[in-house]
Amino acid sequence: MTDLDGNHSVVSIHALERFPYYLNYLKSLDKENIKSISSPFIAKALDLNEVQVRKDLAVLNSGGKPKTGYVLEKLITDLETFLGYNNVSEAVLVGVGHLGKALLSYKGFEKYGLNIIAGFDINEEIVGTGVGEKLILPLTKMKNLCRRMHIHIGIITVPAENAQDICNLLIDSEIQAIWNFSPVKLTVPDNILVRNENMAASLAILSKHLIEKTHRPNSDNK
Amino acid sequence: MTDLDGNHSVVSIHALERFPYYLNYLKSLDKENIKSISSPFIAKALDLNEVQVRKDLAVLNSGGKPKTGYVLEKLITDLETFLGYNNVSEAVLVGVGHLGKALLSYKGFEKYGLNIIAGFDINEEIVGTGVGEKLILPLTKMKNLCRRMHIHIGIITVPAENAQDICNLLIDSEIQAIWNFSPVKLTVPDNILVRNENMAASLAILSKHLIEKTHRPNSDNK
DNA sequence: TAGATTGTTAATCGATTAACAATC
DNA sequence: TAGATTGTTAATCGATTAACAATC
Repeated sequence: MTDLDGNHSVVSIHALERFPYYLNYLKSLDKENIKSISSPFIAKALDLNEVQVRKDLAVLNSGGKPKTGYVLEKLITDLETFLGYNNVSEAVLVGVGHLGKALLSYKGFEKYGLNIIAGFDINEEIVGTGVGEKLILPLTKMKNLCRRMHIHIGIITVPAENAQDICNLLIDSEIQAIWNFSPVKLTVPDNILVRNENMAASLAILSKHLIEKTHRPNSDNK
Repeated sequence: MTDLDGNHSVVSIHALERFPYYLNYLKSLDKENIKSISSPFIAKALDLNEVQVRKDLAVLNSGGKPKTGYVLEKLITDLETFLGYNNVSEAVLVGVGHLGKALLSYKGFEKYGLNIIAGFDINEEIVGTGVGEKLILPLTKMKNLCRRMHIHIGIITVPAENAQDICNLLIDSEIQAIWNFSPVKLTVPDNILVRNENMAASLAILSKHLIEKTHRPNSDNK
């Protein structure tokens, strides 16, 4: 996997993965009119180590104070800025099957700063139709559109067999980051970031848990 | 997060996450009529360390041989068995919004051994209708149905505010594993496994990458 | 002030990788 | 046999956690 920024990024991927949980939790506190919060409190709520929380939050420079903790509102703003939710990024999606359609019509991405501007597919029967408010365009138009509109994110929801080809096409379209929903290890140049949404792994982990539970019944009932 | 099986599971989550990539790659080789494969070869293709590959595959007891490597077909079968793709697990999904609808209609889960049998929602307007071939039922019927049918997996696609309540309801319905698509750290008993599909984190990571690229242009162009 | 809390340095833990003997 | 490859033990690396001085 490509490193986040080559060298001096101080935030690990693991830390970055925790940030949305912090943000979501802090927002829920904000609704209850709480003004400040301490790291042990956050740690307790999210089942983390309090030092880890402080270390994570330290990168935001939100300046916690001994005795009182962090100012909730500042922490929320800083997290949103840091995570880039304030910048809107535009993306294209390739592969308008069931999953592709789902992501195209999902409104939830907007609040995280992602705007999918169109879907692309080779299937001529669906080209020209729309999903939600998003248009489905032929794959042949992708390169031109991405370059012209300076789109930087590509979402891959094609079958495994075609994933690498589509990936290459996206890179040729000057995409800089790829969100990959296929269970394929993509080969990309160093400067392209790939984030794998490994649903197959998730299912495997769930399934494994159930198998082990069935085979060794009651072994972990307290 | 709940440990996979409490104590003597030898496979780490990280290793488990790599398995779907092995499986997918090996299947692509199988199509090309290749009969056996070595760990250095797999490592090269998936950009991993060869020792890591051997260590991962060792848990399958597929018995690689010096000089020739592993028998491809056996490796594939063993991986599928290990990952539980041969067991079909049944699941219910709660929260039939855009994302929920998408997952309900997605056919891709079947080949990973997951069968979503129905969707549940509180919105009376959509209750009674269907998505794909899946029925949408009122939340009030969930507990009874899950218990009667011995459903073991619950998928959460409700908004963050409701995620914990739904989680509690699922546990009360005797669900044993939860696939959580909300950006919420769920609180569950030790024997319940939660797998978070952290889309918010993925977006944050993509976004962060783009921001850093913009701010320090050409710093990582080779 | 006394005590809670931060931020940082050092120790620990777990996972990855290197080294190597065994073996086909 | 010679060489490629496995499987395992030891070293390294990175992330988490514990210990603690600084501070409000």
